[in-house]
Amino acid sequence: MAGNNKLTEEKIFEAATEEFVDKGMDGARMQDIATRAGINKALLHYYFRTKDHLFDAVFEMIARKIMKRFSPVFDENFSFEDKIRFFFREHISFLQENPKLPGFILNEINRNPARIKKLLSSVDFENIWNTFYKQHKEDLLKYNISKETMPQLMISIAAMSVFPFAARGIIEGALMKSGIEFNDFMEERKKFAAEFVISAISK
Amino acid sequence: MAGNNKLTEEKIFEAATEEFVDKGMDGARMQDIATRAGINKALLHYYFRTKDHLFDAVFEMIARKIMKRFSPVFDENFSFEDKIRFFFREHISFLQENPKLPGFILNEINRNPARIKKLLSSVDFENIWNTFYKQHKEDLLKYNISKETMPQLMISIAAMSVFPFAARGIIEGALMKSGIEFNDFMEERKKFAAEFVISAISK
DNA sequence: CGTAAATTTGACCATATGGTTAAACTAATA
DNA sequence: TATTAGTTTAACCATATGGTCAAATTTACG
Repeated sequence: MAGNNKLTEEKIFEAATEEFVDKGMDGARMQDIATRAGINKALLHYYFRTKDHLFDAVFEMIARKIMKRFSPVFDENFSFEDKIRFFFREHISFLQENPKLPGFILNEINRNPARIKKLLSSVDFENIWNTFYKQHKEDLLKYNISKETMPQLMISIAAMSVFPFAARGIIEGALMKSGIEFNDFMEERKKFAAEFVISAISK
Repeated sequence: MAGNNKLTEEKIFEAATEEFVDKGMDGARMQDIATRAGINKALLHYYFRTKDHLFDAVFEMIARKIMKRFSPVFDENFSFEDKIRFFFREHISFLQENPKLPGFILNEINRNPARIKKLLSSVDFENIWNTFYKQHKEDLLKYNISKETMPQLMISIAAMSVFPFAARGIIEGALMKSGIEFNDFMEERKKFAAEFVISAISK
């Protein structure tokens, strides 16, 4: 029973993850989640009580997954340039495996800003900057990157990997018209974006 | 009466625009639109028939507005570099006036890709590239930008201005923690992004 | 094996939602 | 001014939606 219990709960969780990522909180339907999980709709409430609770659980799992994937950027012992390359390679690879995540996360950011505010309250940006600064003092000086310009750089880096997936519906169509396949484009982007950024800061 | 007719229809359209941009198609409610417009809900159906029709009308108006604002990039007689500067200045200014648009558009791209496909069917990318190439042949050669790398560059440019607004909910909070105000940050970004891109292609 | 606990089912519930309808009201016209 | 055309209202409708509930079924345990 414990085994079966876990199975039903997991089935629900997986189906809910897919349905929420596809359609967002507003567009997802409990009946559709149940159908997707192959279970009776009442079980959603038995295991997770409400749609909100189910969504919260899914969102937190996703947030954790993302954090876990990218924390190495701040720990790895390699150069600043190689960290930029690492980030693009890893980030785009991750998004290739989860292409609908940017759309989902951005939609949720706009739909429910309070959720994000809460998420941020546990992040110590000062400490992150200090750690990063200690690791890369010389490179930061060399590239003329101050604590003030760092946010502009970080957001540009994030933008360049996330945006194509978030806007995939329009970008994919536009690329097709030029005979370019989206996945090839993103594969190529791992290198293009890294070299673009490194070139930009190497003025 | 004709004057009053126009007024009611306009009131609905404006309220619907705000409500759809705030909440998207899935999150917006006809009753809320009516409340926002200060009219009886049945009038939404009298003037626009269905929620879908109302949404279509709003979306088309927004798409037209965006196209109109940025077509000058392809017409103006100034240098390639100045076009990049012009684009960032205009684009970010536009988004500062309409900060919720990126979130709305990206959400709709993901919610209803067919709509975007239809929008794209009327765009002649080949012609746009040819026109652009004719205007900037020397600059494109100078910066080593081929027809193949152009999409990567264009998408990077779009990403760098759109993404901060689309992810405003998280970026604003993160910046606040560093004592930076979002609007100041975006004002500064007009220059930062342009010089970043020009520097990147000037390898 | 019988009993208790846990899980599942299917019918039902209360409210929300997009939409309809006919009467009332207002504006236009002869 | 009476009639017609257009607009607005408020009640209503049909279905969707998230959730409830009690009976049935399955699992666990002594």
